[in-house]
Amino acid sequence: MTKHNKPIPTDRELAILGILWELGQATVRQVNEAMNEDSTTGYTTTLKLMQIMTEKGLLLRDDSQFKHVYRPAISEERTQSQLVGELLDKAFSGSAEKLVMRALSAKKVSAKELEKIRKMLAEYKGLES
Amino acid sequence: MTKHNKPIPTDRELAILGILWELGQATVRQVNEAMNEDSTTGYTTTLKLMQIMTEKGLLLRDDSQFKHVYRPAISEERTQSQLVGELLDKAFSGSAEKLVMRALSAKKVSAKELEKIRKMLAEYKGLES
DNA sequence: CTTTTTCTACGAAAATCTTCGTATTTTTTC
DNA sequence: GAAAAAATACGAAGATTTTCGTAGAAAAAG
Repeated sequence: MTKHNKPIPTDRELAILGILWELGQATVRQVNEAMNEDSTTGYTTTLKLMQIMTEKGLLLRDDSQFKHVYRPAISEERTQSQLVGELLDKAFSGSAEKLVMRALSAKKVSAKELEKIRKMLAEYKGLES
Repeated sequence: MTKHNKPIPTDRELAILGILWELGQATVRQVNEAMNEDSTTGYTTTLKLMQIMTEKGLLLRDDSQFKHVYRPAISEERTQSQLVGELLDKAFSGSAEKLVMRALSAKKVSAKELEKIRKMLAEYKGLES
């Protein structure tokens, strides 16, 4: 057994994962450049993080070439669910209803998006309880 | 001017705030005992955290008595909105719709709660798109 | 080839968050 | 009152996360 259960990513790790979910796969250079559109992160900083993430099992690395190519080892969906679940516990006593309310007020949700949410909810089948 | 833009609380700070939001106000002892229903935290650890939180402007302290009495300086609602907003940015590219979806799947939402959410959404007025 | 650039490996500093030990003061108990 | 118990103040250790500098290997440029 190597290292087992994949931890929830930290903030910086999440930033990297976001880029990789979008690109599918990328080199450190590509990730670093995408990161630097917002803030400024040193190349070796990004490299180190991605190495650590690979060790943790958050990324997969193809090192058959000199420039290693990385891709996500965890899905965006699952990660989002984990993060929401965590937030639900930490700050909402598990109440999804409150969280939904806050989500709408935290961000100014457009009427159009609101309609999509309503539709999605209408179709959503509650888990057979 | 002292310091005062109130930062988003850290995880442990959030645990303390949760207790204080519930109790309204409390001494360090009371908070520490409430914390220890779940995990185990040393008394001075809780004390120190609450002192720091007071400095940060997250708590208010009445120290007119020997046993200081603390209460929240920030509202649960506002904090929840901040946290959701943060998560929206970090992991959902700002899409409230996706977050709502994940909130439903992360937690097994009962049919009853689902109904409440639908109702709440039906009444919610979105902004002009 | 030789030089320069690009990349990975690695260790460790820096920053943040969490925990706790010790000293001191105040209150309570006997 | 004196001893014991309970509270605050403070500094610093631990743990985790983030950042970066340096060294050496591989590739690209000249």
